Amino acid sequence: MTATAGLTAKGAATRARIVATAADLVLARGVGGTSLDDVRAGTLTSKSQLFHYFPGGKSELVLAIAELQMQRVLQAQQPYLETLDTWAAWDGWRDALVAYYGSQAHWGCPIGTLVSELVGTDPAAAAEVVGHLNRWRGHLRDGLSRMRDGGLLRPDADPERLALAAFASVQGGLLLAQALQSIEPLSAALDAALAALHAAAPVGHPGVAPHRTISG
Amino acid sequence: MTATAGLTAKGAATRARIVATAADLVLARGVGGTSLDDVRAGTLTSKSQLFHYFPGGKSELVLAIAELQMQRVLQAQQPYLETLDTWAAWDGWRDALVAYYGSQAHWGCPIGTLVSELVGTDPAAAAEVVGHLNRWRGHLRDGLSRMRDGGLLRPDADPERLALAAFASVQGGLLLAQALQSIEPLSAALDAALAALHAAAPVGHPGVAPHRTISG
DNA sequence: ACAATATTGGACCGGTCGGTCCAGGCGCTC
DNA sequence: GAGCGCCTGGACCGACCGGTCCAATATTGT
Repeated sequence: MTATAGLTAKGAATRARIVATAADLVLARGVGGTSLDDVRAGTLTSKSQLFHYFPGGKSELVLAIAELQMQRVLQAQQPYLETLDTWAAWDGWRDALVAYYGSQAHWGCPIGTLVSELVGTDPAAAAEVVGHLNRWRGHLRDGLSRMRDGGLLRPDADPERLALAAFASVQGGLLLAQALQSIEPLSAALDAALAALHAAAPVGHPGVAPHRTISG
Repeated sequence: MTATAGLTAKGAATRARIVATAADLVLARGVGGTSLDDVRAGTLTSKSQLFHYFPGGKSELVLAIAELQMQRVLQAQQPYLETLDTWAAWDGWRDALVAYYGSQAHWGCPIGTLVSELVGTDPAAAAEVVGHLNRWRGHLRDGLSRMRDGGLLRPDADPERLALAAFASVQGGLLLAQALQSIEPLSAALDAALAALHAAAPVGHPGVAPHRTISG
């Protein structure tokens, strides 16, 4: 579904190079802090190429960046994300996220920081990025739904609300990771999110004890 | 400690008016999306006044905005924030936060969104805003420390880490609130954060059951 | 080989941005 | 009431930014 129609292999490669480089720049300096000239310089291209591959201008480029980052982050959560219906899967998911973001030079969610910047300046683009966020969040909710149906969560547990909370921990953890320049906030936030999930397990059936939460 | 030296009452009022209006604009459109001309138009002032009251230019204005928003949000958490050493106080704190942000037209943490935008474009300003964040977070940690000393948390609980997680829930909840245009994410995130805190209580002494977490 | 199409380079433009400058108005003090 | 320092208005500037345009070059299909 990516806009790669009518592109030769060379063209597609150039387009990919532009998106990848621009993604790094935006991650480091934000959308507003990254000019098209910066992208041009960083990719050894010319202004016309930017508008050739992204006729919609900066907005379209930002959208492509969001799509790329979304692919990356979803990839990093495989195979746990699709099967978040056991406690073990959630543990694996947690570790995969910490490992992925811990391996990067910059922190801050490439998607989350985007929305807070686009809302109010580019609502159309923001809406599309929010769609990505919802897709991600949907995986969490679906897993929790299956856990509830399978008796791993109490019948009155609300998968939608629990997923919202867990996802908020991810986003907040990454925001603080960016602020404090450390992976620790994400790690702590995820541990707490899992502890909150365990608290929604049936009494006397609490799964594995989330001991990681309380002792650093 | 605010830079109000050598200001007439009239001057101080003008300065305050500028900061208040600029704060709203920045909250709605972000730092990059708010120009000094926007501020000028919104305050019925002139360019020279902006630089008269904020010789450091936009950076200094942003810092003043951050300070104002910090005062506001701390004020909204009174009196719970200073005495977060009982479960009741945490419940009150949760409700105060939801009430405060629910009453606003725009969501998104006025401080949190600032750092993600300033990191990478204005590191000096970002550092100062992070200082505000740490001050806020410190209150949570101090409360948890006292709870542990008082036996309300297990001796091996880590107040620093727990505070980090709870604060991440606040920030993440607000980020999602901004994205989804609803207060629900903040509410869900805070409930989960409290559930995680309860999970660090001594066994057989779990305080009040965090029933709000699982059923919406 | 040759035409159609994809790709590239870079000059150029209008608008906007943060920031400077100076001249005049206002209110306080002695 | 006269001087002095805070306050205000707005023209102005250089830099930068997103975006357009056109000409030139490579690549592909036949």
